[in-house]
Amino acid sequence: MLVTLRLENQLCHRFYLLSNAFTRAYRPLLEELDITYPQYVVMMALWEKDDITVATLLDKTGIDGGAMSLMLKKLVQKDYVAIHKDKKDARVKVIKLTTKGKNAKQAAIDIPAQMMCKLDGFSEDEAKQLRDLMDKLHLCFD
Amino acid sequence: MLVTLRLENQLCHRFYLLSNAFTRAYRPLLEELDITYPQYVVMMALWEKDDITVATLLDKTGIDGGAMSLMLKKLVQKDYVAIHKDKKDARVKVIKLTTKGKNAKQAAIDIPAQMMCKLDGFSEDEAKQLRDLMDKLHLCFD
DNA sequence: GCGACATACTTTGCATGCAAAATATAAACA
DNA sequence: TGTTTATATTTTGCATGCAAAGTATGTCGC
Repeated sequence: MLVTLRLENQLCHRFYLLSNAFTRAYRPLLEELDITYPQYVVMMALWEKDDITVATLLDKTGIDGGAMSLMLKKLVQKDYVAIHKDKKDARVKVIKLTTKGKNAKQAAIDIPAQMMCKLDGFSEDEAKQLRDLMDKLHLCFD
Repeated sequence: MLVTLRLENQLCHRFYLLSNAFTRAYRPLLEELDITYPQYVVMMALWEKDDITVATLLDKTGIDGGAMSLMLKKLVQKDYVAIHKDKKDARVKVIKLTTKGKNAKQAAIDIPAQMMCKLDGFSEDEAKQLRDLMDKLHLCFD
């Protein structure tokens, strides 16, 4: 199996390009909510289930711990979330959506469909193949 | 076609996770060269063909222009590249590999194979499917 | 109950990525 | 030629991502 140094042959560069492309593509869709793509990931995780610890949020989102600390502060400033201390364990912080944070889900509900529109020409079947392959690849990184 | 807000259903989040995972996985392989993953992308592009303009390099790598300016300065500091002014057009800068930069290719030649080793369990066939699907998806972002 | 070790988060320093503004220089055009 | 417009690259301000160090608090074992 030939493995060359050519950029064109590498999976990593494609991930690099597409990950950045998604972040840029989301920006206009998230402008109304005044949040960045990583912040949107945090909000999605919380819309699925809030009242969770920082550690759980890190686990679900795969976001860097240091970045999460800052992002949560900003989401508090924007009044999307509130940070509470766990009564049983003083080390633990629990993140909850505020009323504004919960309501924001309605404003965001159409975002996935809008993104799909941008991906015109990419079928649902292909998307599923891609998801499956990426999930398998992801298992290699542990 | 149902499109939900769940993190688990989104392609974008998988790209986010895998792109970051690759960057982390490359770090130890690039330690010897003392470069970051984006810098490695620049070097790969130059190993394929150097003596090219900044604009061409931006086009081949898909790296942000602002970041490229800083990265090239750092690669100059590391004595991997040299920046020359184009004689015909004073706006243009041409990037060339230094002797050290050219020689570094030999030290890097095994990196792709080492990365493939980390991806144990992911077949060449699956990698090709993934590349093809990603290339198709990339066409949606223009 | 105290000290060593483990956890949960936060902070820090460096390197991008993004968008927009700023520079410098060319090319086009009246 | 002087002016407008386009192009090439850099700079700037903000938001991560990464690794490592730091802080505070729990838990364990003797």
